[in-house]
Amino acid sequence: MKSTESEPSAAAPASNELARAYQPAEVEPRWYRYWEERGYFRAEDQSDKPPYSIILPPPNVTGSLHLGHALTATLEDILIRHKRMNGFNACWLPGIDHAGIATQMIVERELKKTEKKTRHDLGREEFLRRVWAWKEQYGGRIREQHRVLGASLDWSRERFTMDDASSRAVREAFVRLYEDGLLYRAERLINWCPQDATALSDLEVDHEEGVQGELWSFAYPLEDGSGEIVVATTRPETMLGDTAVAVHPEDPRYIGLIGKNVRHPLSGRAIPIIADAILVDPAFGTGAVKVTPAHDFNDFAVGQRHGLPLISILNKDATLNAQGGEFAGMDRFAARTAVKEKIATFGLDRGTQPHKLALGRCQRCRAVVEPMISTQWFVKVEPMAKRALAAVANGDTRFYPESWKNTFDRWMENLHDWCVSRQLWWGHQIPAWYCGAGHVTVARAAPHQCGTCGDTSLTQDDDVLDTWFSSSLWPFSAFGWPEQTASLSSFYPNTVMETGFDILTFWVSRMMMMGLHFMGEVPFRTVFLHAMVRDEKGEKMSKTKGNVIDPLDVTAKFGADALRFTLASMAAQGRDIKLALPRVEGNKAFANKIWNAARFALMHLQQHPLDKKSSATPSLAGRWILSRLGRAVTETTQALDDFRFDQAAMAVYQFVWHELCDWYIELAKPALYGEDASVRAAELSTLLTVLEGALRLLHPFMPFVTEEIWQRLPAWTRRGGDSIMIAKWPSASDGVPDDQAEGKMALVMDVVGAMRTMRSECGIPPGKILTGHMRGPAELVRVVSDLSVPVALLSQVNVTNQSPPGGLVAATSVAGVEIVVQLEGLIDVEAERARATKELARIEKELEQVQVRLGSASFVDRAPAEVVEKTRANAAELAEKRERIARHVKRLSGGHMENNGNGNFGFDIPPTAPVATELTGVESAPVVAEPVAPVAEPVMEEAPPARKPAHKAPRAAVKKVVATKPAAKKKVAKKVAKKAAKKVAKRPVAKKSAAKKGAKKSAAKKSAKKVVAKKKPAKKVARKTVKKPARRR
RNA sequence: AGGCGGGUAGCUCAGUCGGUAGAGCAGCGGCUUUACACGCCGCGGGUCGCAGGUUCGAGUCCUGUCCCGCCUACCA
Repeated sequence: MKSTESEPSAAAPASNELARAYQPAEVEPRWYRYWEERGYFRAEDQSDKPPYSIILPPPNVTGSLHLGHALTATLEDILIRHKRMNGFNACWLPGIDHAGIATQMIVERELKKTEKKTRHDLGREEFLRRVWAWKEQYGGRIREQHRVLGASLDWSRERFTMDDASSRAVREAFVRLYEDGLLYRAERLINWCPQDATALSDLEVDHEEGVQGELWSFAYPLEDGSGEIVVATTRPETMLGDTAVAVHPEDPRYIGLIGKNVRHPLSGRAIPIIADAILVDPAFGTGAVKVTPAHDFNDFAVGQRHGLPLISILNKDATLNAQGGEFAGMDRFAARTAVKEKIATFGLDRGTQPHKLALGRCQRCRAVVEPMISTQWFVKVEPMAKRALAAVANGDTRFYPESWKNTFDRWMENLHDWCVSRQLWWGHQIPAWYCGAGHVTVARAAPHQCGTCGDTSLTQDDDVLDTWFSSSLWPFSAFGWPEQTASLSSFYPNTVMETGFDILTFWVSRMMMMGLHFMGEVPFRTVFLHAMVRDEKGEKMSKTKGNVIDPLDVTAKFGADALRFTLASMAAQGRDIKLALPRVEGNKAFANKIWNAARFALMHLQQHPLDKKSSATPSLAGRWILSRLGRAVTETTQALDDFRFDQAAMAVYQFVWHELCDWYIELAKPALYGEDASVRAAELSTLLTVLEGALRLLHPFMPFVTEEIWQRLPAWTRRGGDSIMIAKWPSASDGVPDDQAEGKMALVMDVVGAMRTMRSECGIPPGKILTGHMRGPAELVRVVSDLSVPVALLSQVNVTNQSPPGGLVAATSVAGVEIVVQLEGLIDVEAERARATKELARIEKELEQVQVRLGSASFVDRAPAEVVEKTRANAAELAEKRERIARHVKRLSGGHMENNGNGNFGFDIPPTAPVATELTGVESAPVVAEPVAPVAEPVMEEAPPARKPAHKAPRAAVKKVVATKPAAKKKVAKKVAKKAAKKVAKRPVAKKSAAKKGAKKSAAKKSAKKVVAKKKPAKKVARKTVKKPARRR
């Protein structure tokens, strides 16, 4: 557009013409480069601006963008862009996680495939070199993918969890925890993955429910030969490690056996029969349990209680060790069968039965996890967990949605010590050294001698730390800890931690503990946990199911803006996000919508250049849309502050589409296309102003299309800014609250809506311009007639206050204004009579209900006066309505339909002198409204009764207006009527019928009627009534 | 088994303080209206899982119950 004053920006397309439809693929890549090159993503280490920090949950280096990442990136980018525009020193720190097991597995797999080697063939050093090489080559795809989404991450701060600084932080943390007595090495029963040959934390074990297995029973013969005791197990092979048989201390069947021994049929060992009330449920199985402390967590606890020996029967690859005797060397599953067969040969098999069990599987490789006795490093969590709980309890960190606090609390209250050592190569090697005597020396750097005995031949612990260990330090290590950096003091505690609820336990809880321990302060003020993204059927996306949606496919097809907006608008709290592509498509249409609104504005600007904001008072529509903008800003801002992304997105959507586009632009057209230059300039000025504000409001959600348009706006609307992403977040002052304009517009919208309904339902051809005759209090009439041209444009009905014609007319009334339209010859009298008769019946029924309520002393006495008053007003209105319709029906039935001037639907409309020519178009003089005989309508004060605008207009604002306008009272009552009618209709007495259906909607919602077109089926006819404007709450 | 979340229009979901349910999509009808057919206008569609209770009034609060999902712990 030549009229824009701005320099063509670097990122602007060569052409100034806007494509007829928005093309995200053409636009999006340009702007990301522009922003990044100009450094808009960068946060300052020190700033006068208040800090606002979020660390991106570091994606695995092996990862590529899935919808969970896309959701995370979208929500965090919305927060960050919002706060950045709002004057914060917004820091969004990207990072990548080394993902120990996952990465090592991938490289090992590749090694096997391409070179047929294992990591052991290469040796540790060479293998790690390969992993780093792999990391350099492939790890980081996700970085580019975040750019596609428009994520405004401060790439200058990007970190990797195994970079030097991170390694320093990990060593520092490890040493300090050790020194503080919060880290120890011990032999414990841990989860072991035989496939990956490493220990796992409790959290890394997935429990697969309902696996079909079998419960096998066998007999242990008593040592003294006096009998046997039958036990049941799902793991026969572990009997080789049995060191007791447990029964319930009060079980009469076994009470005499407690203290006796059984003879192990395979090993020949004597095994005690012990009593344990915790382990044994006498009602289950035989009531006797074999106890294998070295291979079962419950049994381990029993062993501790009773001082039982531990007999480990498995090697690290889950084959049986020497303790397995004749089964040594067999795989655990082969041994299972073999043991059963062997026992059977002794005649001790007591049968099997099908049994469902839960299997612990390795989160990474799905192998069945084996509880094993092993020496590992553990973090003692209890003291830290207590601090974390206290910090949450006193509000230092708050959870959104709040309910996650409970989950957090219960988790923290039941934490076991955290096994942090892993038998892997890829990761932070544990900074512990052992001397020949087995003493441990823990140090930040390789020590020269043993801290205990001075031995100089030291070897470092082979193991590495759990990946989550380094992640737990991320909120401060990513900002340079243990160095006291400026960014650390600026951005710690982080303002918000935003992540999926599934890693609350893995990550959030551990960051809380570590942050409090090392920084003395919570790691973040707020935790917002988002839901999981699922497919449209609610199924978890997985490669095996083949229902994975690749976000990049979506952005390629619909644009990143559309995907972002969809994710945000579906991110309602406490619910899974079921992503359906049609929704994304719909939001692409939304981008296109605002694009075209901009095209419209820029087209007019090109034709009539405007170099500064008009100083003229905006039109009524202009004042209205400015007021609505202000409300949209307030609503959106509040929603974002509450992490209600869905509400925020919908508030913007509603404003842009249904208010700005559907109403304001239409209402502005007469002025914009008109001949009056000053009127035109004022309207265009308003349009551009509102559009610019709307773009800023939408920007965090749809950064690309908003920037593209914004850059094309004239400099005076943008205050000369270089990018919308660093423009000021709109405030309420961007819109001018104007209750009066809103009230008047509500009336106009109602009138237009009523006319549209009438026209549509009477089947009046759209091209045919009708003349609507208004009647009502002068001020009300004037509001509409002043806008008669736009009203005509919106509804194709000219509005005059001429004398209503005689003959058959349709009439509708809204907000105290009645509009009568001549329909002689256009409709079917008989059909209208039938419809009106039904309507009359409905209203009478409705009125009856309300009167019953009012007749109840308990209601009148106990309900608030206000409610009672509303109900009374409603009753009065219903009564009035009933009279009108009754008269209308009477006339329709009476055959006095000739031009007697009274066939007008029961409205006694006195003839008034024609005071204006019929409006026929743009050049018509405004109608001067002539007050007519006052009906029982309230006189308008500030504004006419607000109501829900004919369609889709926001309710919130309307509600407010209502609350302050006495004139609204009567209308408010209608809502009560509507509800009452609904209730009536719901009663089982009234079976579904056309009449009842009609009653639900029309009697309640509609205050006036209109005539129906002929040839409509009766049932349908029954529902046709003019929309009652009184919908509001 | 315990904990948490959910069950509202055909679908996906809102619904704040208890005042008598509403968006998007889908559907139906109409529209070559000069920003947009990725559009415009109109319309239909609900026993708010079920049963009780509290209340003048319940989608909303209480009790019970049935389904679905997740988390945690699991019966060897």
